[in-house]
Amino acid sequence: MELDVEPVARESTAGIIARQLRAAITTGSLAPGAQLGEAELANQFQVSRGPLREAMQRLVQEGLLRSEPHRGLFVVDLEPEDVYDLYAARTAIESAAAIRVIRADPRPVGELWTAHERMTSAADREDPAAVSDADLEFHERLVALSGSKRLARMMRTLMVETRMCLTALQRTYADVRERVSEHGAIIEAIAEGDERLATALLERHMEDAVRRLAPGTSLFTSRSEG
Amino acid sequence: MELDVEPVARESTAGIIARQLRAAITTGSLAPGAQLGEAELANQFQVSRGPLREAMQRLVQEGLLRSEPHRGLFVVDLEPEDVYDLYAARTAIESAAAIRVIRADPRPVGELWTAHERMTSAADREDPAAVSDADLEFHERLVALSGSKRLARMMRTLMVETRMCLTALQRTYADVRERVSEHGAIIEAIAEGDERLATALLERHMEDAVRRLAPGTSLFTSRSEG
DNA sequence: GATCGTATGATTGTCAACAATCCGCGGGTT
DNA sequence: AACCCGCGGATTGTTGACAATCATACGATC
Repeated sequence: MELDVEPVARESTAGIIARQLRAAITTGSLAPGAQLGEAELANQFQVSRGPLREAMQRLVQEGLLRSEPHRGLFVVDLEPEDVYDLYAARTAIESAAAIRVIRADPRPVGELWTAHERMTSAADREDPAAVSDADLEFHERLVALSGSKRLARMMRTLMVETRMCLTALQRTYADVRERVSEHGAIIEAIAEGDERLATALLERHMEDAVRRLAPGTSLFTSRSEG
Repeated sequence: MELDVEPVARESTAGIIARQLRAAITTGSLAPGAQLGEAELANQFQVSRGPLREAMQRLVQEGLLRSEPHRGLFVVDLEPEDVYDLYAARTAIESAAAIRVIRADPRPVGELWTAHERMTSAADREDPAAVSDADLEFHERLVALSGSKRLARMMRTLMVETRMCLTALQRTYADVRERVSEHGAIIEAIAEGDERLATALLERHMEDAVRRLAPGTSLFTSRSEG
């Protein structure tokens, strides 16, 4: 009697609320710098302040919320400095993921191409929002395919912050065609097992993104300049 | 009137408790798989269950605790699979950190040599515990020097897990001299600005660590074998 | 008029009691 | 003997109330 079922009731209330808070931050309905009033939010979620506070502590740990004791919890606002820190962190995670994908046997590049096609078709439809979604979906998929729990967990937080950047700066960044082709090149490098090329392309891809978001600042600027 | 002071009372109760819990897990006084009884712990910390639960949620988010709703919170137990996932994640973070250190101007390698000397002297004294401490201290310092908030936050969690591995497997791993020289080579590569070499050495260093901890398993094994 | 002090309202932090769920044990049945 | 059922204790989840702290507005003083 070997049922392949997954445990029921596997998520705590704090986990559910945390997920929704994360979503609210992603969409921008909780804007950067905004304070999270406990009473109000508790009412919206229809729970008391206890579970809500537990959920918020999770986001504090993630770095999505900033705690000012006896004052309140606030959505972090991303300084220019954070933008490239964020993309540097993504470079670290995604490069490592790419390497793991390359070294897997067989290489699961199929799903990458699938995500890529979604992005291409969104670009053809000239649907900027869908392009951005497919874009991020691709990067998330890459990390998921690495099979690493830890990389995946870190990536989830970084994705929220990335979306924060995009909505905060009101840019579903431009140059659609360029980004599509960059993704394609990355997948090809992965498919061919060229670790050096894949990581180099990823790094360039990130630098381009930073340039598009915050002109002038670059990834890997020395701290003495920044 | 420009005082360079830091805000007072900057840490919440949940943060303090979380830090102590992390320490307890690090030292092994909270062993892998152990359940965290809320009543008992609350008594030890002399707080009520509320703040304690908030602190525990932080560790859940970190992946240091596993939540089974209505049953309790448990310290994660690291499966063999987790050991190399952990070291793969560390490779990702530390390689990225090394690159950032290399690209900084000036390259802050002094602190790395300092940490390295501490490890050397501990090795000369033949003090295994001190060697392990200095070892991890070196890796933590490397990431700190990268100047990346996000890499640093991720690293903190990974360090706790690393110590869990060491104490769980009762190994302050052997081959002291080899590890010391590996660190030295890494610092030299960083000092000379050789990114390829530095990351390659770091990766080999991690693979050696995994081999020492869990013989047979290797970093970057394909999922079809594992 | 500016600054300091104070009162007041609102919000966060903490707690202890209540509700819900789980675990273990004993009794009963087949 | 094996299994099911249900009860009691223990633990977790949730709640509302209370204490402490913070922000704001108002008035007093120099």
